[in-house]
Amino acid sequence: MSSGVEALGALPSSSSTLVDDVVETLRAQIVSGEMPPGTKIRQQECSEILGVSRTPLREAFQRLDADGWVRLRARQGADVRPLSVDEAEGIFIMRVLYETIAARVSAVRHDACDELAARKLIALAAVEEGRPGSSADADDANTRFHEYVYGLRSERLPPELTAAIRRHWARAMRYRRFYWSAPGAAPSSEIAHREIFEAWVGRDAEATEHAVARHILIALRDMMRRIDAEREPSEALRQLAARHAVELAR
Amino acid sequence: MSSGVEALGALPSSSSTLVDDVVETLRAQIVSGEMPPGTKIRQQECSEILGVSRTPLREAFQRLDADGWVRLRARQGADVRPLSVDEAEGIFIMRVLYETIAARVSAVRHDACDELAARKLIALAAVEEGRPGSSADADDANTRFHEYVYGLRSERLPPELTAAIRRHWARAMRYRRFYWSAPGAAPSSEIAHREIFEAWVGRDAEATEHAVARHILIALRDMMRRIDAEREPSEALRQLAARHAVELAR
DNA sequence: ACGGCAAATTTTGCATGTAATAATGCCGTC
DNA sequence: GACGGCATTATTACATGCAAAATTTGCCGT
Repeated sequence: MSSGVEALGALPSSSSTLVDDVVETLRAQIVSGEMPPGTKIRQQECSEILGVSRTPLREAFQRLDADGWVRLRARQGADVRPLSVDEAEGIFIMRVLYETIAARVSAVRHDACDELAARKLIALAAVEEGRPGSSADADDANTRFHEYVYGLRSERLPPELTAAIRRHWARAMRYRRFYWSAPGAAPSSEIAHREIFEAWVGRDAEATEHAVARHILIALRDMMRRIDAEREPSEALRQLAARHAVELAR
Repeated sequence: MSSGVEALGALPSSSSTLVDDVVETLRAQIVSGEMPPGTKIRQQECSEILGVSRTPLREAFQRLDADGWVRLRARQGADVRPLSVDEAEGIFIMRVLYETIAARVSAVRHDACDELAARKLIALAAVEEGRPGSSADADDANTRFHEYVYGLRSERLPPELTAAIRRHWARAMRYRRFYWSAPGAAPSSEIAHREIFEAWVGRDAEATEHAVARHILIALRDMMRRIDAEREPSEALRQLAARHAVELAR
């Protein structure tokens, strides 16, 4: 930039490179809904707001596109990736693949410390869920509960799997926020969480997997019902349900 | 570039943007082994060879890094991502997650056309496998066989899953090439392929899944034995084996 | 001969400039 | 009043320039 403005606190601490900062900033704004789906991102405008030149911004776009946050079309620039039922299905299917195996590993290997943390968080999540308004705290407790059940901090999983879980969890969050924002409240996950937790505490690998898959698939089903009640689940979804003994129809 | 040289055929048809071309070119060179693991990629040199400026090249780096082809370290540039046993484990674990569900869907839904194609390719792969030298043809037949068994062209799977399968297949290819290049030949996959094919033709979802998982896990086990016989499989690997009734020890 | 330090060189990271392409608005015609 | 073609504007894609950082080289002392 020529002079002045100095990023107005838009960027976090200059950790290592500007590209990383920009990626993190934009990702956070997209997840939070601050930049709604479909928003066109203009290089000049965006670079001025962030206080960086267009070069690192464009590099950030490539990464954000690869991770599914923005959509980059040749000669038409970038926009915040729009939501769609198809994408929702894809994301939730991937989540089942990732999170079932993570939960399975963790079910067999978790220690007393994890158990204590998860137990606290399941209660916290239940309390926060009941409260009106501030869904941010509820989401946070929810996320941290799953972190422990999946053992994401344990270093026991391949880094690529951990990264994929985090990425898709955040991507799914966007759908959560959007589809349950109004007018009816989101359906409660408390029972599903208890189901997962019981199996996990009992170190029952199969039951934990199934409970996790059930949780995710039911959440997707509810979302899809709300958006488009007619829509048929894809074959991949059906097979995933079959694999984990989940009844989609209900 | 100032003038002349004109990319010397290094870049493919200028499809849409230079970034895409560069990504594709470098990816191909990395997969093929033309750029060996660990190769340092200098911006100036590389941009001159490819006949582009450093700007689109650097954008390509971001994408290649996100997809696991190069490693980008702040202020230390890019290198071809080195091979490691840990990464191999991670990649093959992801492959099991992806390819089992794809094969399951395809097992239930494939048509006579797919069956014919797969039947031809399994024979071709077997023939090529026997031949010495030219492993490129063998790899090709192999790849196309799996394409049909997984129904990658059928549009029945979520695009993200299809992309992930292709990406990890190619990433695994790098390990194949490297670890079976010399001196002993790679172990035959013909029996494993037949096993998969039989279950798939019979539309047996469970058996197909298990056969695919077995195929991938055994390939990984053989590779790991060759590299480091002492190494213990990770818990994720063990759980995956348990899920699909695969005996890792043997 | 070897190790540590500093100058020189290379290389990266970021900013800016420029041509080409897509989007926008205007006007005339039907 | 709606529609299509043309000029204008806005925006992207790429090249180049430059300063900071990292790497290499050369030198000196031990």
